[in-house]
Amino acid sequence: MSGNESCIVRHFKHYGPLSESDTKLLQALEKEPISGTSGQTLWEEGDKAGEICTIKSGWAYSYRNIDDGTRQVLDVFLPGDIVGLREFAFKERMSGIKLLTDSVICRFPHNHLIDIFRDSTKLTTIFFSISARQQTLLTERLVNLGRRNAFEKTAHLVYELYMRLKRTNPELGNSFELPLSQQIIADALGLSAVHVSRTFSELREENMICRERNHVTLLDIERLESVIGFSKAYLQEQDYLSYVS
Amino acid sequence: MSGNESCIVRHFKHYGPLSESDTKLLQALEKEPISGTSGQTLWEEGDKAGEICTIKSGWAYSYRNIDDGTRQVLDVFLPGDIVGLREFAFKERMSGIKLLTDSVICRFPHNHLIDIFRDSTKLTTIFFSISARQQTLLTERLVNLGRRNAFEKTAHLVYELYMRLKRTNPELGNSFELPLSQQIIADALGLSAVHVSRTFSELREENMICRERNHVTLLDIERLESVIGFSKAYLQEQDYLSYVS
DNA sequence: GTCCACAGATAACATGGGTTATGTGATTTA
DNA sequence: TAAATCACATAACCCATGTTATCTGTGGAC
Repeated sequence: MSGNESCIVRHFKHYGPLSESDTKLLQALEKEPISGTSGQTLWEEGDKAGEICTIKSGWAYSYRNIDDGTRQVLDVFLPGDIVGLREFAFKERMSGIKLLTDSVICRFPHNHLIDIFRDSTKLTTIFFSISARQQTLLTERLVNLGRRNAFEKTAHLVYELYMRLKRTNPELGNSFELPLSQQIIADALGLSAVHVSRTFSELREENMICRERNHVTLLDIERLESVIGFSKAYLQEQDYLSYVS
Repeated sequence: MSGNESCIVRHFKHYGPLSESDTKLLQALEKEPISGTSGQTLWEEGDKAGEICTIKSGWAYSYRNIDDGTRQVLDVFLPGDIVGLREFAFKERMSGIKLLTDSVICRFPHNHLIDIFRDSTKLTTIFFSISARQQTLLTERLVNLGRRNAFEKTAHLVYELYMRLKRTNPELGNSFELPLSQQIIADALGLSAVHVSRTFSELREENMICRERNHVTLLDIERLESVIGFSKAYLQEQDYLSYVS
């Protein structure tokens, strides 16, 4: 397990070194991995909520269906991400989850999370940081939906995913697989699929982003950053673990 | 202190009964209250982040300034709310905070939060629930910005605030003080102030919401709920405290 | 290899909401 | 009391994005 380190452990180590016992506690998060196929529904809005999941491999997204037949995509989840944290306080799922690729998922009941709160201040602090970080991503998306036009929205979405991939894969170049259809991108950005198509054409004409099939290349990262008003602030993460241990 | 129960303790008791010692730990959150006046800036984007705040009394809002001179309002905070939780994982503030009314605020350093993680599984669970609940509110706003028109957006904002007030003030009628200018509402909904004005005119014509000065009256709550596709799901909160204690 | 389903591109047209401008009443300042 | 400021209402005009429709290319099923 040490050579082929678990995805969740790698994710947590991003926040600082872990002790033997913390690593063991954490590895319990990845017991009984189950695999799913692209398009599969993990759960739907209104289902009973009693567990969180870690994504060992693959991509997924969460969404809310709207009465008028449209839907809003709320998050896109990448390998190593934790899914379902925000329903910790609720009895029902507030949003559905579907897989974007074939994936491996590990389920973990809320009660075990509380056991971790009791047993490890360090892991608790990290879980709390992860929840805070998810909030920060959501507020960033709020800005995206509220105050940017289609061009900026689309650039931002691609760039956000790029940065998140790079966080766990520092060696990532300027090009990656993006298993999102234009319809899903539209549902994430509050746009129509037609306009997303127009916008990607424009991004290519401007030599900023080239998307073909499920593969994107960032052609001019500096200009991307200036278009979306990127600030490096939300990379400045805190390190409390020295205080904790 | 027991007759005039602290706001934060009342907020936490919403999640279940607290022991003597937990109540004491919690009351430390409201030491050294400082008062501020309407319009005052508590902190700005980029300031050093090292504490959370509880709002003992008054209203506030958080916002991000956008390069083009506009801004996005991210949250509106009510008495009893906790502010700044999402920067727990970061060194800098991701958004500014301003007071909407004269208020009383209590500051609480992040280190103390970690002390609570170590000392009380119950309070930790509640803090985690609050963070999760804040995430849920954010996703609800994401839906609002992404997939609703101006009429629905405005109805939703007013209704959300109404429900949140009612959560801590169950006796609240169908009318309350709303210290938000149309400009701030516009910045929260991704609209222009002019269109917010148009929309409130429409809401009044439809006999759904009447807003005059800083006072709103909900004229037809049922129709409001149907317009925004309200589901009671996000009131179905979980109760883990029996498991914890 | 043929057929089918689906993702995507593009075009023509419609519209919700932005922008700019002007007016009004309420509140504050002098 | 006069002047200045502010929050809001309303109207005219415009544009970004939605809607509907058609066409193309690709990959899967058989």
